Amino acid sequence: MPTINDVAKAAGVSPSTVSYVLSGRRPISAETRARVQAAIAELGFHPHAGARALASSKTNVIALVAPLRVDVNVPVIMQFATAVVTAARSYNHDVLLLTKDEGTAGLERVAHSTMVDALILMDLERDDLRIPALRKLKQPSVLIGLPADHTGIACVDLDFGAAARLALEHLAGHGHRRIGLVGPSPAVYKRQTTYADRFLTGFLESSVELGLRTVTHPCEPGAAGVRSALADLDAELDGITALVVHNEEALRPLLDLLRATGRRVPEDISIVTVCPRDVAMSLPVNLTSIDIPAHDVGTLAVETAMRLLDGRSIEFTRLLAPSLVERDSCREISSSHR
Amino acid sequence: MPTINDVAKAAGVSPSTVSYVLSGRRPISAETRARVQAAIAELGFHPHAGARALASSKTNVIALVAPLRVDVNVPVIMQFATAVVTAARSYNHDVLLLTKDEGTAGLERVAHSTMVDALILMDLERDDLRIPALRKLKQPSVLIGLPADHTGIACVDLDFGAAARLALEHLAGHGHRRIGLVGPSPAVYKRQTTYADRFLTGFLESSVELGLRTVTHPCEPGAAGVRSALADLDAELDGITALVVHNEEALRPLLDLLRATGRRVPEDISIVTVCPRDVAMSLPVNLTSIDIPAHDVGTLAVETAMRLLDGRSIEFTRLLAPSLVERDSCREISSSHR
DNA sequence: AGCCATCGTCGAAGCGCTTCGACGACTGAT
DNA sequence: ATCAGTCGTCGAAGCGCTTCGACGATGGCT
Repeated sequence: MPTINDVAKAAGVSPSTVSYVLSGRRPISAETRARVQAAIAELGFHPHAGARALASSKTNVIALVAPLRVDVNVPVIMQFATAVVTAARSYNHDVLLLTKDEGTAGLERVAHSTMVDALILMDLERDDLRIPALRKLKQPSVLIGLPADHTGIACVDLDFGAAARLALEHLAGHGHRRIGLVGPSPAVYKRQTTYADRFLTGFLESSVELGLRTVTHPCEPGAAGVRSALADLDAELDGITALVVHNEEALRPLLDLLRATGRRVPEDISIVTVCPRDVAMSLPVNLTSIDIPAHDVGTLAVETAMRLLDGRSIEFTRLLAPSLVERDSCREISSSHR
Repeated sequence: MPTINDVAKAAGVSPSTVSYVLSGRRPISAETRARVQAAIAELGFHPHAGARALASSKTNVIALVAPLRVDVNVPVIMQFATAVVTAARSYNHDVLLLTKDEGTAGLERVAHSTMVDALILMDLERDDLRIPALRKLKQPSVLIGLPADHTGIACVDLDFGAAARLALEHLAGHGHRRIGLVGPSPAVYKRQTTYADRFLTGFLESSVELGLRTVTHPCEPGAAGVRSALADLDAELDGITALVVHNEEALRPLLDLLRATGRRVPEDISIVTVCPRDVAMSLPVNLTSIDIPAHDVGTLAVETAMRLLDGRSIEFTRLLAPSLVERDSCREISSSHR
């Protein structure tokens, strides 16, 4: 491996000049720069990352803390990760992958040992224990999610509250007045994963404001979970004409169940769901859905981290506006039926 | 951030002594060690990763190159990643996540700039362009997959050839003589992803050896793909009593289609599939399956990398024996029907 | 008693880079 | 003609750690 000294000798300049060519932090004459670049190319020189980090106290690496248990939204997690890695590379950064289960210790380890310049975390809980730990780090962090006390920490996410409202507005606009929410599994609520709460709150508030009759229920995974959730919804409010589904897993068994019980979508019951676009479109009925823009959120998280790193101003809370795409699962209720 | 010098002063020893306490490379008296450790704990000292890498030429980081396109086997990819990260941490290493689409350049970048000690790649193709590049790196690499020319590079994977054989043996043992293979999508074959080839080859060889009548067909994603694949199989060989499915995506639509066309599983047609355990068990019929042991493979890949790093001997090719779990999708054909 | 090994510790060099201050050579304004 | 300022480059210091050689102190041998 050639070093910066080798390059300097080959180009007939001092090492510092090579460094300045690389960083552009001082003016270098065009000819010198050309000679240096030629030498770099010829020798195949790549600066030693450790030496660089040591001298400059920047690693050009960001940490991504992902919930790697084989869990619910695997595809969504994956989309976040993809977006983060891709975006990071576009800023000439790499990504160190940590698992959520290392908890606070993992964050401190990589931060204190100066392995990363910034951290991006996903799957935050309402009162996430990691938040106080993050505040003590010298590296900035960006959260994908919106925990309770996030003052001073950058947060990025879909606006799940607005998403719930949007779903209800859409249904209300189509004449629906009695609507059920099929929520995430109780485990998700129990963890107080932030998006679940925000969606539920938005749902309840909006249904009051829009004057709707609504009921909500979490939904255990599997066909049995769906069956019991739906039974409960029906029991608590009869004449339900539409469902909002905030539970990817439940979609398939729910559609199966509705078909099996002779309730046609959308003729007998309408559905609006919140999930990644591709999921909504890979089911027997093309579902009207609000997209989870994992790619945008991941990219935005990285951008925010980069702004933080070079001291530019940021908005600490960025909630992306939801957008609803109409497909085939939602029908207009004629006024005679209202 | 305290440095090793601060610790040395606090403990009343020289910096090198602290280093030896940390590394254990030289004997240190119990009392000195205790004092040093106390100082470390009190100051909250964490060695600077870059400085360490510079001085020792070890980073304690391994690269994981994953196909991050939102692609077919997302859950499997995720399981590999989880296993690799977890295993790496157990060896006190971290994981730098690269995307496959950076290609050769990405590998060279992280290797030449000494960001990682070793590389683990997944989703290898038959004549993967990255292999020659890997050979030139000073860091060792471990492949999850088995490309054509892998001499001198460690490879780890499920033995897909044996898996195909196992599936056929199981079906043959239950009296099936006419069997169709629902393969991966044509795109996977076209990429020459190594597991697809190996499974197909094993399938063809074993069906000859076992004296079976078999037909094989790739299967495009989606319900339409499944319909046409099944139609083709039926057209090419009538009286098919069993299917081997090497295509996770196809399982659900396949089961739907069979049900819709009145072919009961397993009464009318038996199925053996190759996929992660949880997929096989989350469908309307609990499928007899050969597990893709992503966790084991990932862990083994890391172990192999570690052995490589500290110069221990390894087996360059490790193909894990498949194991079949009987569930409810495979029935005995009575001899009268044979 | 004398010698060699081993133990436990220290000091210094060096890993490869960045960055600061310095300095000569120009340039343009006065 | 002179001075300030900028340009382009160099040298040296230093980032925080590991590691090698050295060295006194012990302890077990003969």
